[in-house]
Amino acid sequence: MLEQMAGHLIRRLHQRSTQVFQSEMQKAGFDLTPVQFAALEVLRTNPGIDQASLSAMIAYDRATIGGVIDRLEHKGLVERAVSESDRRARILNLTESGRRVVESALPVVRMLQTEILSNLDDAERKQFLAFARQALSQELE
Amino acid sequence: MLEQMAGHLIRRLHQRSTQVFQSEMQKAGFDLTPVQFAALEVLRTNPGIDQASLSAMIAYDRATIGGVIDRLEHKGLVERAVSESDRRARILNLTESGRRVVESALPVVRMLQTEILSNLDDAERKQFLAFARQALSQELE
DNA sequence: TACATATAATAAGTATACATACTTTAAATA
DNA sequence: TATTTAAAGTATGTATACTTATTATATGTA
Repeated sequence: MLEQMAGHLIRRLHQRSTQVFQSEMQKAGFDLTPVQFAALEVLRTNPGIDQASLSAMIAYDRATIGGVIDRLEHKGLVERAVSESDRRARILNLTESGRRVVESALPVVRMLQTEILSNLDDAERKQFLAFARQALSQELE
Repeated sequence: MLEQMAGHLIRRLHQRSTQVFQSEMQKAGFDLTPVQFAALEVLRTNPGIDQASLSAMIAYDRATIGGVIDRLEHKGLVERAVSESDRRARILNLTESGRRVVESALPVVRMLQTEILSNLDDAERKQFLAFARQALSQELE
């Protein structure tokens, strides 16, 4: 019954995805959640953006990102500064440690993506991901 | 970059899934989260199970289910009683109100499943869900 | 039967996730 | 320029989600 429902299957996939992420990352010696990694990776390629831009880019709301950045700042991976041009905004940048961590984590994160869908072969996985992107075409725009 | 990653796409799908669920259910006049509905639906077809069995059936850990049942009990949809045969266990049953709510919510929940994947046509959606089940074959068994 | 082990549930702690309200600051406009 | 409106971030509250520890109760075994 539930097993037939898209919502249930998607939730189970998400659950598997985060479990694989956590266990593979821990195995590789990293203490990062999926959101924390996503934030660091976006800051690596977009240094100096503010929290609102970051949350738009990875599709989290502002309140959630505020907490994520709190924890990354506390770990010494991100620095937060009041914007000169807009004193409401907080400008974000990786610290040196933050840069080292994302750069070394990136290959591990790339690897673990196929592990999430390890029951699909290469062609099936590509097809599945193409369907996923199509399902999200509005959101990903 | 992130958009290429399975984990990111799956998270976005999950996000869309819960958003569609919340908005469609609210539109239909129901105040139920996806987990709460899943719990009620399993209790409808498996009355009298305990919390551990329920959490195994919908793949949540016991701690999470404890809180979910708290809220359903508070809404008057579920009753919790100490098991006669095992006094550690809590036997769960729908109340009359709980039964009415699941039964009337079920068609709405069925409908909204296709809305979650509305950018896929029927054949694509079937194929996508088949891949999802295959990806989860170990977990679902 | 006594003891070790295992299980059901709860408690406590961390981290998403989102809605709503509030404060501060910018931008638009009358 | 004064006022309205909007945007950035924080605070608060609710609901997952999971980990580890604790308590109560069963069960397996010496």
